[in-house]
Amino acid sequence: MNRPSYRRLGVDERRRQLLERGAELFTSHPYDELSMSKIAAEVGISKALLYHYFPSKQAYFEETLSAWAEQLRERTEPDPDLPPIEQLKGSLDAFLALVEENAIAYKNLIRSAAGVTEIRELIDEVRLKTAQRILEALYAQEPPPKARTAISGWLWFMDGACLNWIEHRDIERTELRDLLLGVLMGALLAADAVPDLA
Amino acid sequence: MNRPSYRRLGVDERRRQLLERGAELFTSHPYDELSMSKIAAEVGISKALLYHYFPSKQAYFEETLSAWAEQLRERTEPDPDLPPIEQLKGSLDAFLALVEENAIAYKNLIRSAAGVTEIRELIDEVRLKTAQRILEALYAQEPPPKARTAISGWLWFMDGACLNWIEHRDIERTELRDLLLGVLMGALLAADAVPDLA
DNA sequence: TTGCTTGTTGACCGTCGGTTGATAACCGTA
DNA sequence: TACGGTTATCAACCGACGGTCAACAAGCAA
Repeated sequence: MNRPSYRRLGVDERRRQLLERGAELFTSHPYDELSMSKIAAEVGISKALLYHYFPSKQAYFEETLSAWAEQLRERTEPDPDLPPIEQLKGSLDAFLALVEENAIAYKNLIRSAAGVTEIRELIDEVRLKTAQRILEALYAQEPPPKARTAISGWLWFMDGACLNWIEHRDIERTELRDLLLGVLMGALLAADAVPDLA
Repeated sequence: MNRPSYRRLGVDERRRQLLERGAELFTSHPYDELSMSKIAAEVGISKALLYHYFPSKQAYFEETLSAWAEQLRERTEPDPDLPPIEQLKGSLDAFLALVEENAIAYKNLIRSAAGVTEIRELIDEVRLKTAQRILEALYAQEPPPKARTAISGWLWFMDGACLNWIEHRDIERTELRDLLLGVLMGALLAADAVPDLA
């Protein structure tokens, strides 16, 4: 008689669909311009169902981007057999490639997603871990305050430069990579904290 | 008979009060944690009156900070009689002093910046103008792309380093200033774009 | 056909930024 | 002292947000 008024999917299938569509939407629109209602409408379900599968908008966002984060972690993992400088160079290349591939997503991420406390903490954590990775590679012991400040600033430099790069697209990726490397060295030099690299 | 249920102030007086209290509130709390209702309650008026004096929350916020912005502009205005390097040094000193004096406000500003569109645009504009000012001082013509990217990144570096500085407070202001100067030079060097300064 | 499981929904809540028409405080005047 | 006009002020409202909940119905097993 009556056709069903909605299609009933298995939990796994629905979940997969929501993560997939969510990734598409969240990477192509700023976080705060996407309401849960809009997402639900876009997918063709009710908002309540979204909240049945994810406890909050933030959590949904996080899960949605977890695949992306995993890729970031993997691809920027340095080759331990190489000398420190080369490790850094490789990681930077990988990072910039990822940014270039996902320019819009990166832009939206930096520009808007960080405003949500939990997400910002996530990004801060990535930055902090990256800083630690670099500092550990460069120093045996506790790094001096100026070096720590310099590295912290440099990571911000990276985001700023990447945004500018994406915006204008008038320099090569390798140029940007060398710029970033050079600035890092310059920063450590200016911090009177150039470690032994040779 | 009946005591008046509210006090009626002159436009100028009320306006001054709202700007004053607004400045206090906006510099001591993150932007998105302050609702217009809360502000109104805090001041002891209705929300509608707030909107009678200011067209929007953003505009209110901006006007509230305009005195601060004016101070920033004035105090960082370089002395044109000095050589470029000294101009920059002076501006940096002034900027860092201002940040140190208003550490909490600065922190709130930068932190809310990521997520709140209005603030982000405000800061982006300041960044852009500052970058232009620096580039104009350094180059006669249109700056090369790499230099532009480097400057843009450096401004982000500054914010990141300032936040780290405020957070830890374990280096001197002059040290940070020299670090920033050194990094700027390093960045321009890495961008193959060191201008004539001597 | 019935009944059970559970995926799914419409209606609701409090709060947000923002709007509007009525109200009442204050001042000039008589 | 009373009154009338100006306008500073407010209560009530709006649509949209993130989030919640009891109830419905799709699909399978009997």
